[in-house]
This record gives sequence, structure tokens and C-alpha cells, in this order.
Amino acid sequence: MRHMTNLRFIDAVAREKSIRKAAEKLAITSTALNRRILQVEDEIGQPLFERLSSGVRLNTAGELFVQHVRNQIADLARVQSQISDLTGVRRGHVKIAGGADVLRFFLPELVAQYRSQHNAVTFEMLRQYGDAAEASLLSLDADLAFVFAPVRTADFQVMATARQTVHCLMSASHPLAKKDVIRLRDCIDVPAILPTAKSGVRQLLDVGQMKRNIAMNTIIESDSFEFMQNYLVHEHAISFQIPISLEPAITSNGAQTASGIVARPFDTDDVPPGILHIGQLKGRVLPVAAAKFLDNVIHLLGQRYPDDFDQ
Amino acid sequence: MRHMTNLRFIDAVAREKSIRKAAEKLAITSTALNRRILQVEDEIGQPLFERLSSGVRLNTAGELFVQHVRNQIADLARVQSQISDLTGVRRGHVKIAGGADVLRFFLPELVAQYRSQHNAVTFEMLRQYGDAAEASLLSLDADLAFVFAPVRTADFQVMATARQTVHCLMSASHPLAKKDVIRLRDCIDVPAILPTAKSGVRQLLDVGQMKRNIAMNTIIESDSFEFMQNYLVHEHAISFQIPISLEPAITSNGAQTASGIVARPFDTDDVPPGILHIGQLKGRVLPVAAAKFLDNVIHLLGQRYPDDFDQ
DNA sequence: TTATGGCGATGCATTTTTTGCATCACTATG
DNA sequence: CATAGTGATGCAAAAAATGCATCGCCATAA
Repeated sequence: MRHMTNLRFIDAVAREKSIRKAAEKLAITSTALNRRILQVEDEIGQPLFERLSSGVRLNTAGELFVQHVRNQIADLARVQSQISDLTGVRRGHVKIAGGADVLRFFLPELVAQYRSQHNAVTFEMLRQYGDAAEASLLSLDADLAFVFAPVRTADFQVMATARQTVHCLMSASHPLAKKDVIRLRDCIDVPAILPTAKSGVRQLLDVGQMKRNIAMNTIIESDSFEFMQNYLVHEHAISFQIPISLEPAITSNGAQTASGIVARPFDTDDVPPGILHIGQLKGRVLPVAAAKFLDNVIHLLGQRYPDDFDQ
Repeated sequence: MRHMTNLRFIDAVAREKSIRKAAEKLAITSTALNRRILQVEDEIGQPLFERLSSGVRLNTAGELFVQHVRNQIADLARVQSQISDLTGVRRGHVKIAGGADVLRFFLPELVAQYRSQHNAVTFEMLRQYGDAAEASLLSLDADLAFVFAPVRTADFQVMATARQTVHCLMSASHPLAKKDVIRLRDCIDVPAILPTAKSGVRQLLDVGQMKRNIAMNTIIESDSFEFMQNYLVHEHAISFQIPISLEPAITSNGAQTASGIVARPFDTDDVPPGILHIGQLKGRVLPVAAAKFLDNVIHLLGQRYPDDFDQ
């Protein structure tokens, strides 16, 4: 949309913190970009950027204005998607921020299912945890965020939650695989592969270890779910994940993956369940596509985890 | 702001329902305006207006888009006022919709008081009752509305209310002036000047008459407070108003205007008090100037009607 | 039925705005 | 003190917006 050009340019300069760099990204000369910035500042009546020798930086007025600009851009997208929706073909672009856990199986399945019905909708998946995901909501770089524990609750509107019991992963031939429910004390001395500290699962495990005063035998820490799971093929160790980051089949009793890995739930008295929060920026009206996708997410969660789901 | 030109033009065409008429108001040729509209429609990917032989009319997409446009315009104003506020001088433009009752003494006093502190703030006062005032909020033609009974409660956010007892106006020499509180039965056969049906006061009086099964002796109906009040100088009749539309002094007992008019409250069992609602569009972030003015209104109401005021 | 007046759309010449190049002034950094 | 990077600016070329004249369309009136 033509009338947004100046606004998009300002947004770009604010992000790049440099007129020349932004100009390059926007495929115009720095001269042109510079003069557009000057023009807007002139219209506003005061500068939006501080000029440094190394580039530019938003001043207070600029911060205010850029937030407004991002709102405008997002709202225009919303209206456009709403207008497209009138013709029957749903168009739009949905931006989702979430951890590797949800990006693994859950979201691919959902996005594919949604796109099979609305193939004019495009997606953008950002791998971001907690804080960063919420920041993306705020800067309107994301429409929806999947986080474990929302912090900026003032800006974060929870649209649905899903309780996720931490599961223990192991080879089918592992002694623990005979149990239906794993207690923390069962894990003493068992070689364990733990997620890194940022992850929600790790925090839950730490709570459990603290509570029961048990220290697991940590042989590896990793932030890769694939590594943690596939390592189990080679050594009789255990690793930990939540159902949403597992292939749907693996959590059902008796089932196992092709590589012979099984999952067993922890006793929730030992390791508390994690709560996955699905939310958006508070007060924001989502584009049609994003709103409808959210409906799908909620629907699937309700279907798949009827007991652990909340709206 | 330059980048808003197309949007303002579309807003104008939507209001005028004619490209040529809008062009005249905007002081450009219809050609230029027409082509700008076509350009925007082209960018959107579908028409926003239906072309009639008598002009144009918004279609569904247009309705959506125009609402967006008005939001953009209003939000830009908000940001601009917020930015101006940074420099210390409060600038801005406050648009208020309210009935003649509040426009008479209450708002002039408040606006003057506010402008004495912030003389860079300009005002726009729209004389509109109930429905119309709320519609102005919705189309963003007004920032604040003063109404008696909000209808579209879904869009109307009440920021404060003030209970207003209906008062009886009469010449100081009128027999009823001796009473402290007026009962409805006192008014039987007394020549009465009633506000027209639209007004809030009239509706309250009608409720009272219905309840007590008393019909007043209506000799004149008018929508002019001045007329109703000043007529009393010439004939020993009564008329009705709420305190907020009276000179502040007149409601205190014993006080009277220069022309010798006094006010006495109705018994609230006979005529129920009216509730003045002061509100804004739900969810909207007001420009600084409007928000601060609202603070003033609330403050003054709390001061002047401490018992009948609610926030 | 035809004539008329008002409407939006469009081709074309003109005016206005935007752009890119070359260059300046400035400032950190080594 | 040289250098490499930044944003600002004068000027000519390119692009976009504008106004005029005019078209086709439709409702209303004669």
C-alpha cells in the first residue's frame, strides 16, 4: 500500500539504526530515504531520530511514533485480511512465535492442516522462548505466541492453555519402560539427558528435584530435542519432553517410534505439569487468518487434551 | 501529515457520498480525487465504493476500510498530541459531543478553565443527544460524549457518571418557590414548559407523570433551555432542568439569577434522578489532551457533586 | 420517447515531487 | 593525522500527480 511507504521506511530505519543500511535493504538510495525521514520529521514538527556518528537512534518521540507506525502496519494487514475474507478466499499472513517444543510436531501439523483449507494464507514461524516471544507480540512481529510462563502479563492476553505432563523418554528395552508412571526416585543413577536451563521442561524438572531432594545423574545437557531423543538409541539413558513436542503416537501406552523410543509420564506429584500459554497482544484485534488459526489451535487442543485444556 | 492524504480523501468521499462534492470540499479537481480513489482500490485489490448514477456509496469492504482509516487518523492525532506533550507544551484538539444541557454552563466553564492552563489545545463542541453522540464516538468524530442513557453499551465506555435531580424553575415570586422540595402533585394545573421529547429531562418527567398518574398542564414545548428559562420572567409558569445546565449558583437555596429565577429540586420519589454518563469509545486510547480534559471533568464533578458522583 | 444535467472514468499536456549522483561536513577509530 | 563510516544537500533527470477537455452512463423531466 503506497501510503504506507514512509511509515515502512521509518520502521526499517528504526530497526537498522542506520539510514544507509536501511536504504540498502529497501533497495533505494540513502539520499531518497534520508529525505523521506527528514520530511516526516518536518511534518511531525520535531526529530524522531538522534543522529550519531555511527548511524541514528530513536529519541522518545521516535519511540512513540514507531510504535504507532507498527500499529498502523499491523492494523492495515488486519483490515486487508478481513476484506479478502469477504470474497470467500481467505488470504493473509500469520506470524507465530514459539519454542522449539511446539515447532517440532504440533505446529507443523496444525499449519499444514490449516493451509490445506486456506492455501492463500502464508505463515512465519519464529523460534523464540518466553521473553523474546512476548517482545515479538509487542513489536507486532508476531500475532500469536506459545510460551510456558508469561511474564509481561499486562500485555499478554492468554487465549488458551494446555497442561503438559513431563514425560520420560527412553529406549523400549529400558527397565523403566515397564512402568506406566515414572517416579523421580526411579531416575536416581539413571544416566539422564536434560534440556538446557532456558527450557520450560528443565525448570519443571528442577522444581521436582528440589522438592524431592533428588539429584539426577546428568550426563548431557542440550537444547536440541532431536539430539536428546535420538541419543537414546545409542545409550540406555533417559531424556525428558512434554507431549506436545512428541509425535502424537508416542505417548500412548505401548506405542513407540520407529527407532524404538517410548515415553512414560512422570508422576505429577514429583514433577509438576507445565502450562503452555497461547496468547496474543492484549487488546489487539487479530487479522482474520490469525484469529481463525487460533480457533483451530484451540479446537485441536481441546480434542487432543480434553482434560488438560483450558480456554 | 502527507502520508495520510489518500486516507483523508477516502474519508471525505465516504462522507460526501460523491467524488465531485468531496473534491470541491478538499479544494482539488474531481479528476485528481477520482484517480486517488481508483489507485487505493487498485492497491486493495477490490473496489471500496459502489458507483451509482448519483454518486458513490461504500460497499462492505469500504465500510471496513473507512473504519480503519478513521482509526488511523484518530491514532495519529493521539500520537502527535503525545509527542507534543513531550516538549512540555500540551497541544491537541479535543472533540466533545453532548446535549445542550452540558453545553450551556458546565462545559464552557470547564473548557475555559482547561484552556487557561493549556492554550495550545483547541476544542470542538458538537451538540448531539444520546444516539447521535455515541455514533460520533464510533466514527471518531468525538473523543468524549456526555449522554443520559447509553444505548450501544458494547462500544461505550463509561468513565464517570453524575446523578442529576430534576429541578423546577420558576420566578422567585412563584408560590412554589417557598417550598424546599417540589412534589409532582404541586404542579397540577401550574402552567408548565416542558423540554421536547428527545431530551433526558423530559423522559424523566414522563416517567414521573406515569408513575403518579399526573398530567401536567403543558403550555409550551421547547428544545431551548434559554427560552424555557427566560419565559418564566413573563408568565408565572414553571420549567424543568437539571443542575448541570443551570448557573452553579442558582441551585443553592435562596439564590436566584439576575432575572429573578429560582430552582427547587423535585422529590426523587416522584421524578427519578437522571444519570449523566461521560464516556469514550471502548478500548480507545485517547489523545493526551482529551484524556487530561476528562480528568478535569471528573475532578470537577467530584468536587461539585460529591454525593451524586461516581467514577 | 427524447432532452438534459449530473455522475465517474480517461487521454494528454503540464506541473510538482521524488530520485540518484556527486559531494560536503562531521566523527569515531586506529 | 589518515581513514572509513555516517547523515545532509545542490542539481539535473525521472517519475508521479494534477487539471483540462471529453467520454459514456444513467436518472429525471419534458
